[in-house]
Amino acid sequence: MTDILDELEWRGVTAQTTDADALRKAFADGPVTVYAGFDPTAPSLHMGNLATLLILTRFQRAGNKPIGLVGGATGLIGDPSGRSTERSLNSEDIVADWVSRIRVQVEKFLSFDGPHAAQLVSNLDWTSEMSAIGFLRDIGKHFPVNRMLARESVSARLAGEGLSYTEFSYQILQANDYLELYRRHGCTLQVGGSDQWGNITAGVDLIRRVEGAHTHAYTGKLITKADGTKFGKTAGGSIWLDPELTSPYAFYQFWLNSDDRDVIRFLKVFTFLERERIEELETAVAERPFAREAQRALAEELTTMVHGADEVTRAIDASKALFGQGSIQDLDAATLAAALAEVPKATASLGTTYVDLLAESGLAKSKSEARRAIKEGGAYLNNVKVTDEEYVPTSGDLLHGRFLVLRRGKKTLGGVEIA
RNA sequence: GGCAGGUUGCCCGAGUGGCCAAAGGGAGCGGACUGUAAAUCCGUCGGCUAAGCCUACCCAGGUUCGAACCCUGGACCUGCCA
Repeated sequence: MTDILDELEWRGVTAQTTDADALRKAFADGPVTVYAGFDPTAPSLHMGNLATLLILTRFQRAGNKPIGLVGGATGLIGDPSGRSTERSLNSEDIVADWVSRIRVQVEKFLSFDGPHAAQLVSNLDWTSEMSAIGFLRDIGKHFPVNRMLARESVSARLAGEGLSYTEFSYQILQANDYLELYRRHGCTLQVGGSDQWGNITAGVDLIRRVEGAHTHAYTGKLITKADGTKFGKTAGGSIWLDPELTSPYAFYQFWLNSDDRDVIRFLKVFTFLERERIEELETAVAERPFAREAQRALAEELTTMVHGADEVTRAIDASKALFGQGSIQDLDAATLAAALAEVPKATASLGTTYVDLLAESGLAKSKSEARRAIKEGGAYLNNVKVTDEEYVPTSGDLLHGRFLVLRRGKKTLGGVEIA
């Protein structure tokens, strides 16, 4: 088995670690218990979380014991890292709901069998029962305020609009999590995104002070895009793991549309494809970029990993159907219905204007925008350009008696089912 | 605490009584070109029952035939002095 740290290095995943030699030795000496935490700041994990989660998975595959921590407690407090403004607090009910949803997502990426079985914990378990006095005496005493102030996440905020005592305390809670996991499970490595470095090392420091033990920190690089825009977002918003928030089709399309300059890096970071295969794809990008083999592999691998093989087949079939060369009229009813299920859809009655359909399906934000789309020649009905702003689809336009395929521009598709 | 300046559309930023739904840039969107890529060029970019109407230039009042622009009060931000 190749060394996991070398592997991560080759994949371009590693941002920073504590003493690399000590860490390497720890891995050589046997299974390391490693944890990564995910705060419920939304109902679902996003692509940044996925990158971290995959690092944890890679550590497990390399023979170590992973712990997935869901931040039932820290999610109630709010991490100031990487944010210029104070978070607004979410209600306990909402956070509890998000915790349960995120648990399920984390679970999918870890194996709970065998000698390196994963565990799933919530920091609410030990944080909620902590008393204020206990917290201040047992934990707080080990945190020099000058050190806390010096951390990037805090100093950046102090230079700006400041932060509440609540968020200021966040690093203590996360440090305490690490300490708890060290005590309960012998956890000696914490993994996180590069913005978590300060919080992780706060834990390393705490464990050293309290237990006199040496533990490790590992952070993964922030994923960037060659065009400089933020990774993990599209015009429609963030890409989520939850299929309710980002359909498998949209998820597949997101990766399929990766820039040539990014696709190899993404393959390394987000897939388990082996080195030879990725190098093969790298050659493919260089020699026949138009074939987009790397993009296809990336989209297929990830959609399989996140949504399963069935969903991949559906996403690919839908993509082929909707983007295919053949006439859309030739698609059989089942394929068409399946394809449209993957795409934003509206239900309407016959007699609704095309403009209203575009707006209702969400392909245009307003009727004005819908009219503009027609004027600009970027609006299609069943893959035929619509030029009449007043057009009202008739029964003759219906596919299989009930469907209409709307398209905005080259690749934004929507469906209408006539009720 | 004193003095000066600022707050404009998704973001940056011009405008200082009518010609302002508001210059310019960025993002976004559409088109050409392509490979459902990038770059480039062109167009577009508040809403609507659409040659008209409505909403909009921090908030609330006021002056005026007419206000983003003038006046009064308020909120927030910035620089200088202390």
